Amino acid sequence: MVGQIDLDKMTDTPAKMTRNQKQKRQMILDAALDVFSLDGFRGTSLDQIALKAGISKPNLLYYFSGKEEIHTALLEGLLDAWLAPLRAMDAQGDPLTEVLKYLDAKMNMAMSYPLESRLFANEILRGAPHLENYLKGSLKSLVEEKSILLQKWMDLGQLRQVNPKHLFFSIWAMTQHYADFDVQVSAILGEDRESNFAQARAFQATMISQLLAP
Amino acid sequence: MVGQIDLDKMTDTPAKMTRNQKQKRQMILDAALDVFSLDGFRGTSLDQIALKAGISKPNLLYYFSGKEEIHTALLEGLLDAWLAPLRAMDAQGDPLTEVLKYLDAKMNMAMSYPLESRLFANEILRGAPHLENYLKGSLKSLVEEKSILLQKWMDLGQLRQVNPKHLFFSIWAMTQHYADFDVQVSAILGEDRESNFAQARAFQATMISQLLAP
DNA sequence: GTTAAAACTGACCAATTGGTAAAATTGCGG
DNA sequence: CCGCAATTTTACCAATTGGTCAGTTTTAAC
Repeated sequence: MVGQIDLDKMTDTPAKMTRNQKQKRQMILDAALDVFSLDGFRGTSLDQIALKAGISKPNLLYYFSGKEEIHTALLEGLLDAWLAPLRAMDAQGDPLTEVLKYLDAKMNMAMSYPLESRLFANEILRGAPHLENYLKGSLKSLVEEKSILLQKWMDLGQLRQVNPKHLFFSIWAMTQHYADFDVQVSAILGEDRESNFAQARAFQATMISQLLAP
Repeated sequence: MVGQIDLDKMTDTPAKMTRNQKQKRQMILDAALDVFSLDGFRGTSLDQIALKAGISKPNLLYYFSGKEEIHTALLEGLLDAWLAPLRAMDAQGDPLTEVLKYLDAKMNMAMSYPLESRLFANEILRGAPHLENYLKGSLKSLVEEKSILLQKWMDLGQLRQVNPKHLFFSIWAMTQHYADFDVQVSAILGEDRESNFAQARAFQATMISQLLAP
């Protein structure tokens, strides 16, 4: 996964973690992602995670202090990756192209990291207690920064005037829908995921282009 | 709530339910909605629901046979309402107007029924075991029917050619985002929900109009 | 007023849950 | 090989969970 968890940052002890510890922790996190992305924080038990990871529950608790730490480790491991595509939006680039590149990057993520997307969605649905700082901190300030950029482009007549923040919400909503609501999309379109994503990309690119071309 | 649960359909006994029973069941369902919409099926306990409803757990179980019945009753109570706006799309109407009316109706629902939207989202995230028939049944066939209608309008040159199903997904995604991800939207825009929705409506109407006007 | 039905409750049950502690096992360095 | 550290496991704990049951209270019907 992009934004592979930097495990060094997550240990409380001054000791450096061994390679085995890193691997074991990652293995636990992978198992945890499977479960948290389905049933959310409260609906996930440590036994479920341990079973999926193929280790005992106390063994799992040897590497993580508890359920909270596992969950927040997962979330923290993805936040930078989530913000990276928006950060990459380049003030020197062609405006429409930059927005379409962002859209494309978000679709790449939805396609490649559906579980992470659902983990995030589950956390938002429960009111985001573990994401409070992120939402009001780095996400908010980055959205503000890029909204100003978009507004500048619009003021220069390089993009049609729209509300930049709502543009971002619509991009997030549309792209993550294919990850989060995959069972709905598949039920309606069938299970050829590649084809579904390809169609979605084409549709969305048209939509954004029609909206923003001046 | 639109689509107020028809309680008569949900009793196993041949006996007609009294007015008090109807009220009590509704009260339980209201409490349950609060909890299920936050923590999903597995993350919700009967004790939580009972506490919120202000009754004992066995009393709650006097009216419903168990957790499953409460959850499915809630979901079933909203499915018709969820489909109604799409059903209302009128083949005799002006195409763009009909699509915009649908968009408007979906935003009305997102604004008025955020908990129901989150209940639905939670169920989808866990793979929708309680929505399987709905997704592959009435939803799928209605989407098929209305996609054919949209395609006909497009073939007549009354709307721009786009993929109708992906248009529906984008409308669902964008509108429900304001309900499902409300904590994110509020963190970024502030907590004036009416204003946020008003801006969103304007933005989306522009987006859909730009996309579909031939 | 009496009786039966409906509604409600406290106590209880087996299983599950997040976790702890001690014992056992494995790995590593000298 | 030995001693110690790291890792894993078994056993256990108090609390929670979805539910059951019997007793009590309230309501409805006559």
